[in-house]
Amino acid sequence: MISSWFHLNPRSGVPLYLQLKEQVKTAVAGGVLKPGDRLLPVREMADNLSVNPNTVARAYSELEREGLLSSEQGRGTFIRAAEPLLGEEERKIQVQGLMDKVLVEAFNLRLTPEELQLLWKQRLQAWETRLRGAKRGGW
Amino acid sequence: MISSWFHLNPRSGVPLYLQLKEQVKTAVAGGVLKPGDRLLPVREMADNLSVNPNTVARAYSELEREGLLSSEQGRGTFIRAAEPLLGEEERKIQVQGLMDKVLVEAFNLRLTPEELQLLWKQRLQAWETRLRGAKRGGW
DNA sequence: AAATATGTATTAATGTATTAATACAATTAT
DNA sequence: ATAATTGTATTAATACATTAATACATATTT
Repeated sequence: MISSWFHLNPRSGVPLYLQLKEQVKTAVAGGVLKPGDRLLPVREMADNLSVNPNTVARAYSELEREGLLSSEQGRGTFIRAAEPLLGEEERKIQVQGLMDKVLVEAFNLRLTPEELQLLWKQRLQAWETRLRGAKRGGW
Repeated sequence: MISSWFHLNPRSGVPLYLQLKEQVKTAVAGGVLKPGDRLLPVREMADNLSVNPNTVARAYSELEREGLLSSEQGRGTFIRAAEPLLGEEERKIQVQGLMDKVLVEAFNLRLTPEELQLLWKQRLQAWETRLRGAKRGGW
């Protein structure tokens, strides 16, 4: 059962709906959840995670607004297969903004460009590996 | 006057103290502010930004806790020159975490590893260029 | 020594975010 | 058709974050 991979920590300081959002996003980005896959119904997921159904509903609806999920009343909630909502250029700008934040943090931590470059290479490779594994149904 | 580069937007949704923190961090990472440089006193900075002195004090003290600034009662607040608070390994782990968040977002935006790699290269180069400029007193 | 400049601490006012309780709407299954 | 399943909307309770008001402590300057 897919949902059992999610678990929330009510004392982490991070809002429950955000924890769920991030876990879904990570699962999709990592290929654990694939386009067309169905998520548990809000109530079932809520039971599963021991939270109020609205908390799950909020996570789902925000992810839908972001283009990751597609919810249909009466039918269920699914991983969206269609094209991203944002255009190519906007998406790149968004990612660049995130990268710049990483760079600011990294330079303030006194990492050198060389160290940074090495770390990046490693992380990117780790994800590529994971993605290849997921395509073969690794999980 | 250094502080005039900062300006806050009270209606942006982002807390004032966070806006200031980020701007200081960006200035330091970009070489605009260098170790030993003095920031405006809390009251003066507050006047300048039209916020309560406590708001500035909070930004300063959090940045001090993070190792970026050094505040001394009666003397002022300065860009810290000493070694980072965290050890090499911890700093790398922190940066890796940030990189992973970028990767999750990017893959969910359907960027390919190749596109990602290109963007990264561009952003890193942009920062390296800026840093070289700052060392020659470019601003 | 006194005055000034500066960072720090305490408390309170206010707004916002988070979560929950509950009812509603649409689709599907019987 | 009816019941069951599922997502959606509204409202409210609560907690937390943000900012401000004010007083205090330490260093520097005169």
